[in-house]
Amino acid sequence: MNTEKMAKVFKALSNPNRLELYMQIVEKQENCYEANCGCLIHDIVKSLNIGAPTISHHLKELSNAELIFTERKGKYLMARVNEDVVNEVNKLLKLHHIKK
Amino acid sequence: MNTEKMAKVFKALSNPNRLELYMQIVEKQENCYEANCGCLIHDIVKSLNIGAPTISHHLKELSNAELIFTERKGKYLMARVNEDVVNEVNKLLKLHHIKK
DNA sequence: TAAATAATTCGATACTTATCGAATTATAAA
DNA sequence: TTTATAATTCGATAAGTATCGAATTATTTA
Repeated sequence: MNTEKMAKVFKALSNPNRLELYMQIVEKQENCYEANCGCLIHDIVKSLNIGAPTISHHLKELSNAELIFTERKGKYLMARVNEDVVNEVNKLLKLHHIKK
Repeated sequence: MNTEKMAKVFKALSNPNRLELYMQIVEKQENCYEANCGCLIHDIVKSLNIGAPTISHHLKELSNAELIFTERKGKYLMARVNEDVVNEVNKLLKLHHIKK
């Protein structure tokens, strides 16, 4: 992944509310052990104190950065983390000279 | 580290030129095996095609996010990575349910 | 001390964006 | 088919910011 694209990923995580949204999607997904398990956006909306239009906007930003996938499940929207991108970010940020 | 602060870190990495700057600081530091080794900013300025005022601005952003420390060495400015913060970012981004 | 180099500060500009309310669309429930 | 709920789109606004050139400060070198 090139610098330009990586910067987009970081930008997607650079707003506190959007980061919180992303982390809740991660958390919901981690606490679920079924295959293809995702996170229903509606459950999150209530816990963040920003309006639905803003949530929608933030979700699009996360999608554009390819940090998440979204899929409509009837009345609801489901989000899943794009694990490949997260792993790439981790790789880039890792400091190699540190022995931990 | 709370969400607010973490978002500031991501914001600091969200501009392509600033990310490139940060990565060069990391790289210089990783290729040096002396203790307290850092990176001379002047060497980087030439390789990025943005002006000195902008570099100065970006360095301050990285410092404010505590991603780097800077120290004046006579005529030059030296930068070092704040390893603690980078490690915290890595911890937050890690996906725990993935067995790799 | 005078000239040169590295970096910062300042002021301005063009661009982006987080957020909202209102209106609209999509789907489900009555 | 009407009503209710979830989500999106639209238009507007306020705030932030990347970048520059010019001027300034800090430090070294001649």
